[in-house]
Amino acid sequence: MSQTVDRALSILPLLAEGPADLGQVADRLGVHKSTALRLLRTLHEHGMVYRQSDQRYRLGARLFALAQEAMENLDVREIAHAHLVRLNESCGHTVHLAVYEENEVLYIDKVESRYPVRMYSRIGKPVAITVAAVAKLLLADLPEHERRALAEKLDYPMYTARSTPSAAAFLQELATVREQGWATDLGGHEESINCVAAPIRGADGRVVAAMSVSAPNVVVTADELLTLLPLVRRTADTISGEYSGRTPVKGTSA
Amino acid sequence: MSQTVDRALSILPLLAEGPADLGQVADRLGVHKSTALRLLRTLHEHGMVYRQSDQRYRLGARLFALAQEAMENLDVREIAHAHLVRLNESCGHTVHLAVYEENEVLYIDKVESRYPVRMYSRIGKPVAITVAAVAKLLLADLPEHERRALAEKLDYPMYTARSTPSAAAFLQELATVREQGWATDLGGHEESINCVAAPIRGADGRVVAAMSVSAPNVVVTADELLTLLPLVRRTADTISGEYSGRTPVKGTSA
DNA sequence: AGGCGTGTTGCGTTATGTGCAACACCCATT
DNA sequence: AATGGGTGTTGCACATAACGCAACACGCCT
Repeated sequence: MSQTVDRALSILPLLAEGPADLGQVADRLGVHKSTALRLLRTLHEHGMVYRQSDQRYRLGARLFALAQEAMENLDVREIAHAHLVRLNESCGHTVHLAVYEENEVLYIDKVESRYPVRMYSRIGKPVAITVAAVAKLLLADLPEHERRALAEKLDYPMYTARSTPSAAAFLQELATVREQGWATDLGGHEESINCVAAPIRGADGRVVAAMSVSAPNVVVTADELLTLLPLVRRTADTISGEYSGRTPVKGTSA
Repeated sequence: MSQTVDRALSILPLLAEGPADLGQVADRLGVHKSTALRLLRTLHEHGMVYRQSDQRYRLGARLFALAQEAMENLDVREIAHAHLVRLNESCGHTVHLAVYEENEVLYIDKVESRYPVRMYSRIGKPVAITVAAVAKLLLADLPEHERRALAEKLDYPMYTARSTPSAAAFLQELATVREQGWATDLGGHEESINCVAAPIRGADGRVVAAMSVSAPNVVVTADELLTLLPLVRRTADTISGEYSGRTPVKGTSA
């Protein structure tokens, strides 16, 4: 829509791959060096881009700060956090909170396992959408057509033998999940890791977030993990209640 | 420099404060609604901005992903992490890793205290630059003129009675820190919290990051915390060694 | 010294972004 | 139902503001 902004923003993912100098940026954008320079300068002024000592450009600090601030303003997160911590204290495993946004599912909070073996995941990181338990819950609640369209568009990487293999299988799984009101991922992302998840709903019943408990086989078996399901669901319901009870909108004045 | 990009980027911090609708954005930018709309659309296409169900705009998922990716590409962080965890395991307190960038100091990694009382801080959040122990180390290593210029430009908020009160006092403190090769913050940010910190250096001796151990008075006294100094310094030195041995690129100046 | 590879600047051209005004829409209110 | 104020959206004529160029400045290597 806006060519200049479009180009400027295209620089960011490019720099996310690693530092680059002016020439490289200009080339990959397909513009003149002088143009790239002006764009980079503007990005720099806003702190989105940083110039390291060797003159190459990196993503800048403001980016972190922005992501940070945005995250803290998510009200589901704020409400849920204390409950996630409590759940972690009572079961000891890693607890995640995730939301759906624009064809992606991403973690917005995480409480680390107390066991030495930890899962790799990071707040802000997009989730393996076709297999994660939280993703299933979030997608299962999408309107029919949107869900179907998305399912067709996705890739179905076989992380393990138990990964969801196809759109058809995925839609089937989503139907089950929607009906039962909870979801699992039993070794579908990493062979030895299992998760159980439950949905958090807003006042209108729509799923606004999902939470999960994850643990590796070496700590508890899948069956043992499933015994936590009632606790997870109860926690999710508590959060739902608190979330929908509260004033849904925040202050609009500035 | 580039007006359009400048305006577009100005939208982001604005949205970081909370969701806003088209009119609000246009007003605060001082542009016509149609202009704001085009900018927002471009931001949207790049996933930097998300349109929630009530039509208001929020910061988008790509922003998190970018911040995430950028963070993971910081090689100091990658190298340091395991050591930070180990230090945390041996002393139990909160461990931070911070870098300096463009007049700001920010945390890029954190390992939580094992004690129930935890500090408030977050990865990506800018640090209280005039009092934090890690900030002192990072600023102490700046070239003379830059350090002086920055010190003059800063505010010196009195978080507590022990906060650094003025540029002069700050520069004095930085001189001490530079000489001794480590730093503390004894209740300068929050009355009851103390920190000890040590620098991480690149191959050329320049300080590239700083790490600290923090604990509240209720857990250990300042004196007890100081007994950890040798351990902290040793850890920092180990990281320095690994960092400068490894990366063949970077820091070829001087 | 020379030459190459950077990043940087000023400038004329025109594509590009702009504000306007009219339109479409939703929802409260009467 | 009809009205009216509040949104977000579109098309267009105009001139601003972004573009590429070509020349320059600087550091680095031979």
